[in-house]
Amino acid sequence: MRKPDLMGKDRVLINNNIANNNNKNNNNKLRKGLWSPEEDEKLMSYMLRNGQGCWSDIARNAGLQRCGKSCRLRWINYLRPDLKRGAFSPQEEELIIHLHSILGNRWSQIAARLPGRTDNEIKNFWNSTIKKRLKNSLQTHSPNDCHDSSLEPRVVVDNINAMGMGVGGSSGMLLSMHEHEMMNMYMDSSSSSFSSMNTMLTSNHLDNPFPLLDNRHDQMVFSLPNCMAKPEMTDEFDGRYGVTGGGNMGVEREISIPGSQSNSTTEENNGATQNEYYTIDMKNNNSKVEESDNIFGVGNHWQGENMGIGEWDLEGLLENASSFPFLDFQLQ
DNA sequence: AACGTCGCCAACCGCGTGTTT
DNA sequence: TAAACACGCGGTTGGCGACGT
Repeated sequence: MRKPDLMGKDRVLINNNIANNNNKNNNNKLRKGLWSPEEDEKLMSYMLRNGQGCWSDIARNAGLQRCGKSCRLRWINYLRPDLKRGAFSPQEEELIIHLHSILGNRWSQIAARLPGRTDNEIKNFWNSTIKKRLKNSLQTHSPNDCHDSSLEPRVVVDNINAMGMGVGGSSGMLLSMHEHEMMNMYMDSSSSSFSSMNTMLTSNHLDNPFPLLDNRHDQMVFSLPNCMAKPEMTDEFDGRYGVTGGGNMGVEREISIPGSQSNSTTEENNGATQNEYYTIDMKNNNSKVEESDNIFGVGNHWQGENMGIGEWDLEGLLENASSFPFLDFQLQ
């Protein structure tokens, strides 16, 4: 790709602060920019000889005028012997799409499940190739701004899990939504699926609001089973925040929370419309399950443990990735 | 041939978190 | 306990080659 720029003046950082911190005894010039073959060779041979350690020490001991951070990046993204070079296979591509639907932009976690691939590589691949491909795919099948729900494209989400919920759910659900909202959800590189979902579902879009969520206070609150069970969110939405029993379809729901009993209920509550809301703290990455009749009563009734998103049954889900239905864009 | 535009991707930056002093 | 340091992550930038005009 890019040829190393060996001597470009603008690529040599003279930064006394960094130099004072990282290179007290040596010179105070830290190179930036592309790595030369000589630098690669130095770092490679040092790493193979001594293994990983403190990166600033590595930078110094290997005789590199680089900061440790730069060395670490170069090693991880380029020099590591176990790296797989070359184009992504279709299988890898599918896996990336699938994992992204679960994990969002957590590239390092996605990379951890793709041997020989780096987070940077996957991130670049997603932002350039996959994103564009999905976009083209949707645009190809998109009628012009047609808001008749019977004519507009529908997106089949084979499983709630594919939407990053990490919750076992009914399969083959049909969600009717405008394509650009789906696009926002899956292609907003600046946000994870969660935040994209948040954006989409809290949108004040006049022609298709999804007022099922409350993202005030950096929280995302949603009634999973009810909103998801609705086959036609747009058409059936009753216009209020915190839709409750309206979506009662008797759908069994199961929320898997590590360290607690699996919570499986049905919507047959003798007429009661008590809902189980799932709350994600968008700022602190916390999630909880709460029961409330009033979705605005955020945080009133704690039912579940406070835990990070990463502590969901995500690992289990990912381990079973092979049985996971891929996100499937289909037209009907 | 010259110029402009676009896409890819290596590398940087800022921030959060964990560890050490 | 706080400060300093190291590491890792995700977002962003900018250079280069390819391609179009």
